[in-house]
Order: sequence, then C-alpha cells, then structure tokens
Amino acid sequence: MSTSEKPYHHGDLRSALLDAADALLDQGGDGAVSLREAARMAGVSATAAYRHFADKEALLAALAARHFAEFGAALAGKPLPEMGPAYVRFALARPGRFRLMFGPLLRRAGGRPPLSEAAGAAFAALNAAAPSPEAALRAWALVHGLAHLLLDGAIPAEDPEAVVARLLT
Amino acid sequence: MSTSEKPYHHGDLRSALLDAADALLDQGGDGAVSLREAARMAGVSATAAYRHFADKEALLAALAARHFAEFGAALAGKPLPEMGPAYVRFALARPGRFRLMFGPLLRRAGGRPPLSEAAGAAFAALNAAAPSPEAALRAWALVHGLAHLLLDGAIPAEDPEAVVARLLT
DNA sequence: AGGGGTATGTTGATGGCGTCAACATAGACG
DNA sequence: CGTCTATGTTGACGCCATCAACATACCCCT
Repeated sequence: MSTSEKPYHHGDLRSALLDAADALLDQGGDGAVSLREAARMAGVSATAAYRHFADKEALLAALAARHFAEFGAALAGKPLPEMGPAYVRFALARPGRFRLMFGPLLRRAGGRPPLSEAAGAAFAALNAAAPSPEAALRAWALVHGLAHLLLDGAIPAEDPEAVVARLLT
Repeated sequence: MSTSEKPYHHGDLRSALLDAADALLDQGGDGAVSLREAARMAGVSATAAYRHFADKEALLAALAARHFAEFGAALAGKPLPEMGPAYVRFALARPGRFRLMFGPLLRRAGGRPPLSEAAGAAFAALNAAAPSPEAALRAWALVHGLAHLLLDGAIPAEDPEAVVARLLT
C-alpha cells in the first residue's frame, strides 16, 4: 500500500513481481532471478513485467530500493554499538539481498532517484550516530568489508559471530 | 607455461580461452563473460571449451585463481603502508577482476585447491606484514570494504584517491 | 448510459546463452 | 603402421531477455 493502489487486471502485479523476484533472490542468489520465472510465480505471462518495469535491471533496482528502505529503518532504530553486528548479520542472513543492494546496480542507477535516495537515507542513519563523518566512513568500510569477506568465504570462520564480536571492539 | 605444455590442435586453447574471458571481464564486467563469445575470440567452436573446463564456472574459477596469483605477488612486494592503497587501486582499476576474485565463486570453489589456495597465498602476504593476525584482519576488512564502497558508488567520491589517503591514516 | 482512449496483459517471434550427444580428426604411442 | 585418446565440430534442446502486434478491461467525459 505504498505506490500503486488498485491496478486494473491482476490486483497488484508490480509488487507481486517484486515479491517473486525477492523469493528467487533469497533462495537462489543473484543469478537465479529471471523475469520469466517471476512472471510464472505471479501467474502472468512472460512479458507482462514490461508493463511495470523497463527491463530486468529496473525491476532489480526497484527491489534494491525497497530493501534499502527496510534496511535503513532497521539500522536507524539501533544504538551505535549494535549497528555493526546488525549490518554483518543482515549480510550473512540475506546474501542475495546484500549483494544486490551493494552491487553494480547502485552505480549504474546512480542518477535514478529511488535507489540512490534510499541508499543515501540508510547511510544517513549511520552518519547521525557517529561522532564525525570520517569516523562514520571508517566504521562503515570496516563493517562492510567484514561482511563481504565472511559472505564470500574469504575468512574461513567457524563462527562468524565470534569474528564479528572480536573485530568490532 | 604452467599446466599445459603443447595441446593438440589449437596451440593452447586453454589459456587462449582464459585470455579471451579476461578481456571480456575487464571490458564489460562480470555478466559480459560468455563461453560462446570467448570461444569466438579464440577462433574455435562454441563447445570447444568443454574439453578444458567442466562448465562456465570452472573457467571463471581458473581465471580467478590466475589473478589471485598475480595479485598476491604484487602485494607481497610492497611494504605494509603501501598495501592498502594498492589494494583499493587494483579494485578500482579492474572492477571485473576484483568482483570475480572476491565473489560467490570463492565460497563455491571452497573445496577446490587452485582457487582457494591462491586466495590463501594472497592473504598470507598481508598476514606476514601485519603485527598481529587480528590487526591484519581488521586492516583487510577496512581496505576491502572501502574498495567495495568506492567501486559500487556507495561513497559519492569525486576523487577516490583522496578518500583512500584520508581514511588509511 | 455509452463510447473512445489508455493502461494492462497475451501471443508469437528473434537472437543469445549454457550445455549435451554424436560425430570427426589429429597427434601420441605401441 | 595401426590404434587409441585427446581435442575440436555440428546440431540440438531448453532457457532467457526483449520486441511487435494484438486483445481486453477499466476510466472518464459527454
């Protein structure tokens, strides 16, 4: 109940497609998302998505924007010391979402308002809680890098939580 | 001149394919690499690659391993304070390689020797130069995160080098 | 109330991709 | 010199993203 109220035929194809793509993303990772499969799940024809998104990338960008909004809200509610672990925990729990949100899309959709604004808002939460912009950036980089390294298996960690606790002072 | 000396028909299809895939990777990013296109560039038929690689992922893993070897060697030659900036500079200069090397592949090819060993060797260089394992990990995460954030445009930086210099003390 | 216009969805096609099975060939090695 | 195996080719299958042409259902205006 945010952008589109009551579309014509389906009910709300736009968000149904986003939901389907999201399920694919969470289950099979980034490459497992296909327009055709999402359409199949939503019960519509293969090309129906083109009435709501210019192309596959536009769908993914909308999905990323949606997740950035959630993510930013979740972070904003927490005190500073909990932000880092929460960030890493999110990345490990939802690798697909994390990789989509902070991926090549972000740069390519740079000019576009929905995605870049949502991402900016999420970072604003961190910036507000840190003592200085420089400290915020440093903390962000540390946490973001840790998330990626754990996610990609670059750090052979038996217990990721332990690593996080040890490194994030 | 490492694994295969003088193959039968082509000359050295295996490395020709790796070179072609590398060119595609550097030019068009991760998704622009296709077995068929690489084969086309090497002047062979579409399915010739399957005599040298089990599937596309195996080719990419071999490519990543090759780059990890180079990367590790380049890092090992530098004194500690230069490692961070060199790391970030590499990521920004070769986004495709960087994303391939530290991507889902690393985790999926976990058991396989060539890739995971090459990656471990690269990290060993850092570990050797740092005062403690914990410090090494922290520095790695900071630098890795910074590289990713700059690469993905999450940090709207006019001059990435300046950001790097300011954050890496 | 009725009729045109537009937003929404479908069908069919095109070209690209990864991958498999069957076939061809060339170099190694007896 | 002949056979065996590594290498490469052809043809096919199913999947994908995307386009053009067509169909339909809802909205709004008269």
